[in-house]
Amino acid sequence: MADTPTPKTITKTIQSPRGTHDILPEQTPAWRHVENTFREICTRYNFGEIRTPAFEATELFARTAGDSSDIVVTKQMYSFIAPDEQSYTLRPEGTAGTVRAFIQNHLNERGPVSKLFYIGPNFRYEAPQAGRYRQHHQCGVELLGPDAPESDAEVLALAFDLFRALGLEASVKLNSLGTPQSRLGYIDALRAYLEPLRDSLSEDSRKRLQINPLRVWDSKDARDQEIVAGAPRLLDYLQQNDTDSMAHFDALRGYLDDLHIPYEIDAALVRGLDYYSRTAFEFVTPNLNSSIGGGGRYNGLVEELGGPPTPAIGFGIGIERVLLALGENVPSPPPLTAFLVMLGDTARQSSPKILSLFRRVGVHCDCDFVGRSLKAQMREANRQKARFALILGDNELAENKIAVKNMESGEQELLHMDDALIKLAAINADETVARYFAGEAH
RNA sequence: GCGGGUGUAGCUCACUCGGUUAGAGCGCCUGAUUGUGGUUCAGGAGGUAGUGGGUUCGAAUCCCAUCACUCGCCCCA
Repeated sequence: MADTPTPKTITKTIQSPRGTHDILPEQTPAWRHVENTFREICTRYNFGEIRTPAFEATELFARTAGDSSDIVVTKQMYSFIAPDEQSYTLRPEGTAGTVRAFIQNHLNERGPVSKLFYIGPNFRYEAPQAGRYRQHHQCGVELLGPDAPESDAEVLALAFDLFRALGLEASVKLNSLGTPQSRLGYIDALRAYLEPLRDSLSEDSRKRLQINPLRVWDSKDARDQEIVAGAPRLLDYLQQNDTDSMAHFDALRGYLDDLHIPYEIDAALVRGLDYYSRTAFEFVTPNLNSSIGGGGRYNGLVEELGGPPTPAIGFGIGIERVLLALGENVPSPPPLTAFLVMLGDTARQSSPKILSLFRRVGVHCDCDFVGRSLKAQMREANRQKARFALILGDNELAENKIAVKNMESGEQELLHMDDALIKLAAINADETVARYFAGEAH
C-alpha cells in the first residue's frame, strides 16, 4: 500500500426508518406475483384500479377512524404540518382515500355501482413486530352502491379466488353488526349485563365498557372472555330486533355455502364505528397467528364524509402477511437465458451491439462489465444459471459467428450470428410461454 | 405504550473463569501454462465485535445508555 491512508470521516450509516423494509430484487418477484394475481382477479370481477394519494388531509382520517379507534386514540398516525400550515397524514388504511375520491370525482353519477380496487402502502406508527410494520402494503377492493347480500358475496368470492390462485389456505371469520340503530339497542343490553360485573373485568375492558362496550368482546384476557361468554349475543339480539340485518346475514351465509367458502361465525368480531353496518369479516390462515386481512360493510361512511348516502362494502389484505403465509411457495427471479463471454478487446468492444441484437429478439441476456477473464466469465454464466454461454472471440468475429454453449449438457456449436439469434429467440419464447402457463408471466 | 430476548466478516454462527495479531463454514476474488463453468486443490480480500460511555493493568466477554432487530401484551393488514 503506497497510498497514505486518508483519514476516514466517521459517519453513521443511515438506516431505513424503524418498521420499514427494503424489498430487494430477489423478493420482488414474489411481490409482483401477489400484486399481479390480485390485479388480474379484480379485472375479471370488473373492478377498476384506483390510485389515490399517499397522504390526505388529516381531517379525513380523523373522521373515518372515529374517536374510539386505536389508530386515532394511540396516535398511530404519521401526521405532519406542511409549509401551507395544513395538517396532512400518511394514509393508515385504504378505504378513507378511496371513498374521498369516490365523492370528489362524483363516481356515483356514473351509475349505481362503483367497483374499485387499490394496491399501495399504508403507514402506522406502531411497535414493529412479526407481520406488523410501520409501512405495510395492502391490496383491497371497495364495492360502492349496492346493499344486497349478493354484493357481500361478490367481494368475498373475489378474495377467495385470490387465495385460491395464490395457493393460500384461508377461511373467513364472519359476524354481523346490525345497523347503527339496532346496534345501539344491543350495546345497551350488553352494558346492562357487564356493568354489574365491572369490577371483575380487566383494566382495559373497564375502559372499553366506558367508551365502546362492543370492544370488550375483543379482549384476550381469560377472565374477560369468561364473562363475555355469558353476555347477550349480538346475533341473538338481531334475530329478535333487526330482522332485516338477520335476513341479510342469512342470505350471505347461503351464498358462502354455494361458493364453498369456508367460514366461521365469530361473535368477538366487532367494529365500533357508527358507519359500520351488518357484515364484518376477517381472513385467517392456519399458518399465521394474525389475520391476513379484513373488512366489512360501511353503509354510513360515504355520507359521513359528505357524499350521497351510499352503501358500500370492502376489504383490505396485507401483502406482507400474505407473503409470510405463502412462505417459500412463491416465484423466484427467472434465470438468465444467455451470458455473453468475450475474449479480447475487439469482442468486448462489439458486446454492446451483440447484446442489443439478442435483446431485440427478446432474449434475456447479460455480459461481464468489469474485464474479467474468460474463466471468470464462464463462472459468472454458471452462477447466473444461464442456459447458454455465447462465446465471442477473434475467431468467431472474423466469420460473423458465435459459439453457443449449452451450459447444462456442455455441448457447444459454432453458429452464424443470424442462426444464433433465431435459436436463442425461439428458446426464450418457449420459456416465456412455459412461465405464462405456470402463472408467472406478468 | 409496556415486558422478555438478540446484535461478532456479505450470510449463518463460534470464541471455555475478562488475557497476545477475534475464528469457522458458505459466499466473493485470483490461480492450477496458451480461448471454456459446475467438482477438487492452493492462495487472497473482507471485521476499530451495532453505537456511545463506564469498570479494569487488560473488555467481543462485566455495567449503563442508545439504536436496530426479534418475541409477547395491546391492536391491527
